[in-house]
Amino acid sequence: MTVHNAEIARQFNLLADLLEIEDANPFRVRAYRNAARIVEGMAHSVAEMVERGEDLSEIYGIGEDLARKIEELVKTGELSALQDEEKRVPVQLTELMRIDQLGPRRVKQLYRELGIKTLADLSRAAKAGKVQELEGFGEKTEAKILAGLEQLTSSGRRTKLSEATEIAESLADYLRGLEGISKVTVAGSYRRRKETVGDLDLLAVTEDGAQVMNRFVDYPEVEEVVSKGTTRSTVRLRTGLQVDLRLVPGRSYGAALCYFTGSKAHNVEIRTRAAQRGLKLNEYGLFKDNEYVAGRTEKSVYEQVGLAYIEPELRENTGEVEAAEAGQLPELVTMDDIRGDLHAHTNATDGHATLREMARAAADRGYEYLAITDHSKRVTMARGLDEKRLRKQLESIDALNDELRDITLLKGCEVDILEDGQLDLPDSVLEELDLTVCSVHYHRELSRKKQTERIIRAMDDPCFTILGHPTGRLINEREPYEVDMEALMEEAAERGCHMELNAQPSRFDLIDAHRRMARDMGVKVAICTDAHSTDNLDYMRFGVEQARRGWLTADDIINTRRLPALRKLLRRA
DNA sequence: GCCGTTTTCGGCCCGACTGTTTTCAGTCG
Repeated sequence: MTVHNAEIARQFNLLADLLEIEDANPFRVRAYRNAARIVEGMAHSVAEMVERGEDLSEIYGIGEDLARKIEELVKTGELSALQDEEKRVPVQLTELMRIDQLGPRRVKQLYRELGIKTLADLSRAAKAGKVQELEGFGEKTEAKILAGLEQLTSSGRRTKLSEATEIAESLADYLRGLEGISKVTVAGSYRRRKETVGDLDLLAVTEDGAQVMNRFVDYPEVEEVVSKGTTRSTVRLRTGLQVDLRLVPGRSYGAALCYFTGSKAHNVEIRTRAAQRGLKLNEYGLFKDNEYVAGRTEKSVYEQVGLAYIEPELRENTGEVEAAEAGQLPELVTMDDIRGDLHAHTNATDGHATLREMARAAADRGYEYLAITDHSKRVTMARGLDEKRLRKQLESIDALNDELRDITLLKGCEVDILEDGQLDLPDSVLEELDLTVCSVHYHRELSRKKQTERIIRAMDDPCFTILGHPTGRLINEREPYEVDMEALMEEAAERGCHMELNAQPSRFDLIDAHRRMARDMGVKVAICTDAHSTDNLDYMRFGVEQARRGWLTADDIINTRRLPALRKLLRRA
């Protein structure tokens, strides 16, 4: 049995919750949460590191004690510190903390004084008016708790980046249209381009806070005003998404942008650096003895603490601060670097547009090439192509390439990787293609070992070019299948195979933790939209953003190459 | 519980808003 990084993180976070309710040293709590975040973000399996006898305490943020606890968890599947804590504090109480307005202190008080353990207990007590009688609580708090209970059961899940983008852009446009406001930016995890966002943090410059806040809460999509002040307000939109608007004067804009972009761990790191230099950093600026030093731009803030500017996508405290100090930040890939798309479908299978429409749409986006990669026959739901139909499509592509001057269509296929690792079409036809995107669609349930062997076997086929959506996860819907990604990377590097970073907003796969791994292991990445319509080609933007989160440069991405150079990379040695 | 140009003890980021408070605790980001 393998204990996954996510499981280690879950248990540490749970322990942190329980310790908080117990009123433990807040810095100790932070250490657990910090460790959970570190482990979750690691590309390598911590369990395997333990098996190899590596010293986990060498990881920054994990000391002797936590290293021992991880070891215990990996070897026994259990964490005795957590079990001890569960004897002292009912574990259900951590559920209560998910409710807005309820933190560790109030949860503890509810438990001690009213015996409330579960959401159901809480609902009953609040409806009976028992909660407002407690010291420190009141009528309004009780009402908010009831509203929070309602909210928790109705939504609860994080919003996908693509959905958040539509909502955020309309709202930002609305605010930009208001009088007396300038520079509206959506900060937070949205600006870091995390795959999902919990809420939206908007930041704007204004001299007339009261007026702007009045208009903000008037935004037609606002369902509820959670709080309202002259510098900060919070609303909940009809979609359930919570939005914070923070107003600052112009000279504080950069400092506030740093602060509200986060991540929290990154901020702590930057503020600590500031403190070491005798400076104080808050959302209003960088100060020396209460004297304003910098803050109008983010760049000025980073400069004053001795760092190069750090792109928002990197601000996760996973080494970017050290890299900025050493002048070794990567030059991240941009949309301008992208010269084509290598994974797209047509109406020959489950796409909506014709070959010609897809070609036209790609040319309109300034691309040099577009690979047509319809499904292979095993994917019957999509009416996958057999050998005969694929050959027919290849003829159409030849004809279209003869006709079109401004774009080249590449011949491809999204080939299903069968259960035994064979490719779904014979090499005799695959050899005629420029590339294949080989993907797992069925038998996701195989063991980690078998799944890994299956995919490596597929890579043995000389016609295998790119591994499509390498983990098969769907955000908020489906977990990744079990696979040893490190082994896959190693084999891919050896064979000259590439990894897809699928830009579909539900996929973003390679997932976050594996992108830097690809780079570190010398595997090139193809950012592909997996477009099923002409509009879908615009997902490229999201794919590039996700690549940036993985520290990837133009050189790490194959579809930044001109066509001749790309062709060389597509050919297996 | 972690960490070290404050170096094995004693720090650990900082401020806004709300509600129940007579001066502040709790929560959130």
